[in-house]
Amino acid sequence: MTAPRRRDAGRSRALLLTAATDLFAERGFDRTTVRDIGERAGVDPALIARYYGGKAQLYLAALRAEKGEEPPEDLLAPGRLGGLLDRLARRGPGPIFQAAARPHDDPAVRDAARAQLEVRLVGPLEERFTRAGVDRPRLRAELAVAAFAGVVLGRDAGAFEALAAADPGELAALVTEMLRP
Amino acid sequence: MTAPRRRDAGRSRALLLTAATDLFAERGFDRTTVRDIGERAGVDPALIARYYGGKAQLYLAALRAEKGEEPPEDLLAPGRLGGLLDRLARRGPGPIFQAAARPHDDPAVRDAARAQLEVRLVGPLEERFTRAGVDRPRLRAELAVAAFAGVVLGRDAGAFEALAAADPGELAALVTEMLRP
DNA sequence: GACGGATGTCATCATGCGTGGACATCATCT
DNA sequence: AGATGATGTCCACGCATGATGACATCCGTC
Repeated sequence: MTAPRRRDAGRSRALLLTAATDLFAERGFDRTTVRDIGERAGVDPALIARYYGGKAQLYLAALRAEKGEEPPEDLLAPGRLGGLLDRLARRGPGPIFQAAARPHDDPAVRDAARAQLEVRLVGPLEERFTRAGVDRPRLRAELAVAAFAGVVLGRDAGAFEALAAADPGELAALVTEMLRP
Repeated sequence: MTAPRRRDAGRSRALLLTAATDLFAERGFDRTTVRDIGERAGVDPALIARYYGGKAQLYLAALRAEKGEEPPEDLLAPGRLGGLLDRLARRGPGPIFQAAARPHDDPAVRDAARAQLEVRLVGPLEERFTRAGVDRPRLRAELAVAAFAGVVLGRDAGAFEALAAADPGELAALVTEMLRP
């Protein structure tokens, strides 16, 4: 059997990636420092530059890694909204929703976040609306996703007391009702 | 007639305040620097500390100054949504909506923003819902405001192409339909 | 016109950030 | 065992930001 190597670049890379994923989801890109990431990962922050090329590229890697985590079912599929709300309440709003509300400085980062938003949320919803024969499916899909992002972010921001305290099931029902065209 | 005084503390204060109001509305608190404010105002940034006590307190002053600008009519009052969307498209999302999506570090700043959100948006809407006999008026009001904030911010963030390009009238109609319980 | 407070200007400090490089330590191969 | 590349540690730089205080300049008053 292979004894656990005390030095393992792959392991360090992975630790940095998961720590970064968590912190970016909780606090967003700007409010997360490479020193924070290193501390949570138990890895020297300088290795971020070495292994990923910098903070921005680590962010991109985290974004892509989250990709396959859940099949891109659309927001109005049964149960999807509740599950998403539940997960986001535990893990924080995540990079994608934050990107929906505030543009990034770095163009590469901004474009990547936009692409994720498209693939995971807007696209599927537009497809549903199109299938249902709804008028202006694209606009309605973007509108719904933006509104949902507002709910998710607002819930986390602490500015809405009742929203944060609401029962997840009831909230999911209300949001579904609101988003349905 | 009074010759324009070359040195006028009141004028400098006012210039700083309006410049800060604009910049905070456009970029938010974090991405606005005191040097930016000073440059736009044509006033030395050091005077921010002198006249307001610091950047955070200038932000508070800007928040309070915006207060009486519009009577707190609720979001679903006829014409209100369209007017608001129009104004926000020109001036940027403003500090209040940004605070709805992202909490501030400074507790004083955060509380002030929350108070504004309550007085100007959530409170009036809750009152309307209560009058209409809607179930869970508080929760529904917070939900609607959060969703609307998402739309406003998303429109400005550049992540939603169709949303940003949508005709204001049509958008207002769609949002009204979405927000109505 | 001289005084003193008000107002403006400038240099500088303290802090936190991302990044890079020098150096140390480990693991593997011969 | 020794050589060599991989991996980890640490320090320090450069930069941006908010804040502060010393100094200069203006203006109303006597």
